[in-house]
Amino acid sequence: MDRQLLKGHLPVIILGLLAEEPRHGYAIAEELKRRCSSAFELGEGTLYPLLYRLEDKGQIKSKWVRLTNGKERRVYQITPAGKRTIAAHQKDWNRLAEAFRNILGEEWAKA
Amino acid sequence: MDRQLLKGHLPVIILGLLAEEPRHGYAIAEELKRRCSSAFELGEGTLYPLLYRLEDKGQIKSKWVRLTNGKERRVYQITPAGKRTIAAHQKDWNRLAEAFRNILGEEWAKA
DNA sequence: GATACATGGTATGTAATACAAGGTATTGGT
DNA sequence: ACCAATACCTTGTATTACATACCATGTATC
Repeated sequence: MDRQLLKGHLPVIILGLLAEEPRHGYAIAEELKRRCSSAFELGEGTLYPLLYRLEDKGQIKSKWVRLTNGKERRVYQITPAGKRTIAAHQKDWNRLAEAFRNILGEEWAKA
Repeated sequence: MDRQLLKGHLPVIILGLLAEEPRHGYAIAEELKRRCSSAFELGEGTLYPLLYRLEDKGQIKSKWVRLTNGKERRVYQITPAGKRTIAAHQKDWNRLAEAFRNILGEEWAKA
């Protein structure tokens, strides 16, 4: 699909995954592949910068977690601000959908 | 609303308006204001470059039309490729919506 | 000893939109 | 006759998100 369409929507997909439970980067990528591969997949070079941006904006926070085997990985979790962002996005989505219905007709975006 | 969300969707809004009937730039702007102002408005500096891009890609074509008063204005109309783009976008939109439902739950994006 | 997976990172480019400004021509009000 | 508003088109620069491609490291597996 046209990647341009993802702009602005992609962060919310990530936030949605983190709203379910805290996850580290690789787990996010895997989960995305499992659940959305038909729509899109993300390279690491897309995912990590995205996570940094989200953290910069305070919508997620991360901490390094030491595993039993001594390895570390970075686990992200959503913040209240992140949850508000999801809600706001939902509103925007509906406004967009309404604009499309206005212009392309009622039949549009039924399924 | 977050303008990032419009990326990739905006051209389709324009194409939709031109699918109704050929229009010149200003008329497009007016119609948009009338029908979508709650969602967004476009400055001319956003609209015209958008039209140029669409024409470059062959999704619309334009011609100068001389009015009775001797003035000229540029009228755009959609091409078959443009119509195909609308249809493709519709598919992408539904895929996106499905991804959100997958992740944010069935309740999402109902209206 | 090669290959794959798990996990995190950076650097650079591209393309869509935002914003700001400028320009001409007509119309209408005072 | 003048000013303001509206109709209409154009250009240039900045922002920003995402794509692409690449690197590093360790561990399991064949």
